[in-house]
Amino acid sequence: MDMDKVYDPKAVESDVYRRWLEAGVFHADPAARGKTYCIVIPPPNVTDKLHVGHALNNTLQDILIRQKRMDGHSTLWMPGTDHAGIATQTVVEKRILAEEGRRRTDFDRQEFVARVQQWKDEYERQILDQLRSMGCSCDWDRTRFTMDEVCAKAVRTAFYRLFADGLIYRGKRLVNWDPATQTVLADDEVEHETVQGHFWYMRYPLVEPVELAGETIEHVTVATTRPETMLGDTAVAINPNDPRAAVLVGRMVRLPIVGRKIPIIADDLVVLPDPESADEKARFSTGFLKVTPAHDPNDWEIGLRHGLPVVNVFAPDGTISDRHGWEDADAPEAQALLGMDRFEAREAIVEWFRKEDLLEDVREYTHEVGHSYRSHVPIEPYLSDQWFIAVKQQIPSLPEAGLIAGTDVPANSLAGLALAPVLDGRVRFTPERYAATYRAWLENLRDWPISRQLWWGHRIPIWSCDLELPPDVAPEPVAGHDLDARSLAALTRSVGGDWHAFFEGQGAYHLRVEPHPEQEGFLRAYICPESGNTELEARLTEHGWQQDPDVLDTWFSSALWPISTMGWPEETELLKRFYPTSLLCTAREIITLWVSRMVMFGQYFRGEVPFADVYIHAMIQDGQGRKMSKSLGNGIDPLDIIDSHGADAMRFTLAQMTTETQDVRMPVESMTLPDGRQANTSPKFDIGRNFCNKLWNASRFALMNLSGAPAWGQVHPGEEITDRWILSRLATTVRDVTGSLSAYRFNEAVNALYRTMWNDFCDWYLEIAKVRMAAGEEAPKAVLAHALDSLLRLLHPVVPFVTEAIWAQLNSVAPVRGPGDMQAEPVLASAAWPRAQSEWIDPDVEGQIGAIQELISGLREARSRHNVPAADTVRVTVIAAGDDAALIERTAGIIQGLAGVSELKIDPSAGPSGTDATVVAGNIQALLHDVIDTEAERARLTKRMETLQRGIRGAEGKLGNAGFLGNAPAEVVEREKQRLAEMRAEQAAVEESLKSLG
RNA sequence: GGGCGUUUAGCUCAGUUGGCUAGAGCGCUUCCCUUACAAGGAAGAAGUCGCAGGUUCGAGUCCUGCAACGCCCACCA
Repeated sequence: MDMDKVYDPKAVESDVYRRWLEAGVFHADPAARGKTYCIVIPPPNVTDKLHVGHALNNTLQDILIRQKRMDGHSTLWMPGTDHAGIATQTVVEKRILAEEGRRRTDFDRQEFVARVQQWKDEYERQILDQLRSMGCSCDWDRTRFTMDEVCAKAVRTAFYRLFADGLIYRGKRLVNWDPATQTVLADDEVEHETVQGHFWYMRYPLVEPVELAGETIEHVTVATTRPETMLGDTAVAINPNDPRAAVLVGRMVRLPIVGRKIPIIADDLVVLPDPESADEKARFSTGFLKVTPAHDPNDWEIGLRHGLPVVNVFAPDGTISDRHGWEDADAPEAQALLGMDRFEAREAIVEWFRKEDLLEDVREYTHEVGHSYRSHVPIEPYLSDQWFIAVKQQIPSLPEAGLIAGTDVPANSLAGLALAPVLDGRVRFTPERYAATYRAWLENLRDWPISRQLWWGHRIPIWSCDLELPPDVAPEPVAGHDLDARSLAALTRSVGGDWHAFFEGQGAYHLRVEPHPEQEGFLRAYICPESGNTELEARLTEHGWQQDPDVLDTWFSSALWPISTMGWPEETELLKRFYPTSLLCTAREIITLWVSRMVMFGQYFRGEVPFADVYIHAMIQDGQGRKMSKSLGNGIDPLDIIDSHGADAMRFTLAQMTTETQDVRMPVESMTLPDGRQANTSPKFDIGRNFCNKLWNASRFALMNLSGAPAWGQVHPGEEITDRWILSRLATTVRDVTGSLSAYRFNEAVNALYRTMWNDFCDWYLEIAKVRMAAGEEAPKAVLAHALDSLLRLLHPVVPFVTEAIWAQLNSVAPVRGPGDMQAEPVLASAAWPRAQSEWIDPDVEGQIGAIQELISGLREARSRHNVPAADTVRVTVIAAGDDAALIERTAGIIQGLAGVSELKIDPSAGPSGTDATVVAGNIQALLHDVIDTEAERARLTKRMETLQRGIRGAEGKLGNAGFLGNAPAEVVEREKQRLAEMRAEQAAVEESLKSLG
């Protein structure tokens, strides 16, 4: 045996990991028989290295994978990384700007993408190394990246199918526009932040004054939080139930600054003013709403209902512009605003109204404003052409199935495909409450905008071409074609010949021809080839077709992750064997963004849910409950913890913290690393480190006593009571840990392991073994070897490195050990998970040893209280008869050894004398003779007496209560009776002791 | 505005269908470098379980209300 006194993770981790790789234990073989267990990793973003949240996420996955692997499953843990479109492009742009002073637009597209690729290569390598350092048992041979060739093919195929099914469309919509990164964001990518803002009350003059209730009205007053959008106003709306509506609707208002004449219209969306209302909007409302269809989602709806013109006054970067749909910006006041940033323009416009005496009021207003989750600037609702996925549209290739009960979601829509499995239990969330989040989101889902104005990502596989309408062909249907005769003629012209022949032999494609969104007299054709075909693409380009410049939303490829990593659309062995996967383990922030979309796509493309279970783990916060972040400097780098404490220590602590709450706190402190660097850590990791060290040393001790002679032989609970006890405890632990893990109760499993290893095995069994051996007994080798063997197996999923290292030592000392005479497996990672030996579980023995433990603790406590020096021994008389006496007799040596007792007498009729301390442990009482400190003893006994009297009164009250006797379960009543009896007996003993003290 | 979570010892947290004389680790106090481990051992102190009501023989646990903190969702009049 060769083990240092202190466990040194650095000395074993890399070596152990290499042994696992050499043994190939992580590699999944689709041909292997038996049950399967599969987890697909939530691919970390290549934006940055992993933080402690990733460490938690991957630790939990590894624990489950390792346990199932040992439990005889054919396991696959699929690793990989995510290109994280907008996030990665943003960090790379930032870095290039900081380091080289160049912007993205200073590069051509290819050149820029190459730079992002470099970043990706660097961080992908780091991330995968980090996962290995943590001990993750991924199948590295199958490592994927969301933009690698395999995934790209899946993306192309998926897009093609959605497009062919008519689920992808081009639409003009108000989208969430991020003016800083200049791209559209999905609803989920918008973060709502509370902003201290204002309501500005602005007067819009009527073109002609109006008589209203005997007064002459010259203007209407609108209230807005966004004065700058007034440049795009195309109406003022009033609620039809407003008493002023009858007179005002149909009148015209002259829009200040611009001079545009706009109508007053009636729409019930407008909130009626009411200063007393509980509704904040009613209190702030003037009853008049400025309508800006281009810059507000509500107004867009109103605009659609009333056929209002749409005037967009912003450039994509959020500055005021007359080049994106604003045609009447001729007034000098309007011209002066051009080029201003939106917030600058806000100030300028408010100032203008103030000067013109049109600003009626300004009031403070706190409200939620959407911000970009990337750039953190306020989102601009912005009108643009984007690609969308229709999520509530019925899918033509699926049978009509009606609406999902209680929703407006068609069962055969994408949203329906995602929603149904959670309702019917095919997908189960742990903790269950997250199913509600998931459901609510899908039930209110709007179409998914999937185009992003970025360069880093999967480019949208659509080529388009503007086609001039042929003057002499009517749009008549053509037999056997989706397209009409006019579209066909236009297409034929665009490719300079028969378009049919043009595509001949080019594989599947889908073509769509629509009226041109902007130009009269033109059509626009979109074509989506099934998969990459550079020849076809080149020919299209030759004929003036252009590939869409945008890329797909990152979540599009993420949604395919469970199938793309397994080689879909090919019908691979991997897919057949491991899909659907067993579990998805992730944080709650991406339940909607990611989990729901994987279910959606898994169902749609594969006809099956991607996973049966979804486990949502807690988010780690710092000691003050704040998110860990770079800007706060409160983040913890897993590699630093591995450096200072070891990977196992980190894993142990993280798993022990994992309860079903939504947040866990981790106090952050500074530490100095071995190499002198300062880094963040948490005192929590000491728990894990201490645990590993304890295990290491307990193993050292066991191995010392095992070496030199064979340990083999059938292990079975023999005569020796403490051997039987530890075997019973171990069997119980096997059962409990297996159960806890299968219910994802990580902290319960880890705590059970902790108690068994530290308290049962170290504090009691090993200490008892020392006493037994000191008394000349031979080391209980078979039991010792078996106990260590079981502990290592049980602990391996949580602390794989240290257990594997000890396993090798155990194998060299005791290669054959029970149960059975089997040669132990060479690698623990692929050894068998222990079976719970339920016949070894022995409540009687556990109760007896429990009583002995209680007695020993009592004796120690009395010694300590009476300041008996540690080296001194004491004389003890145990007052016990019958079974108790027999038990004491059997374990006398142990009691003497562990409590420092030189003489142990058993006398059922002994009573305390003035120099005795009394110890009570359940039914058993003991006297510690010749203790001097009578005052301390009297104080303690008096205090104890009070506690007992309170307890007895309580128990008597319960037992004297007919309701309790009548309603409580018999066993509870019985337990109460027993307790009362014990307390009374102790009370008598204490009384007698007090008397003897005089 | 809607929803969810949390509130238990100085700190971080357990406490699964109500039966609790409320637990653990850290920290604190005392003693011990006992030949596995001082990253250790033995022992101890420490809690009207956020507040107010209710249900029940019995409430940390269930119900109602309130408060504080945090998170998620929601189209910025």
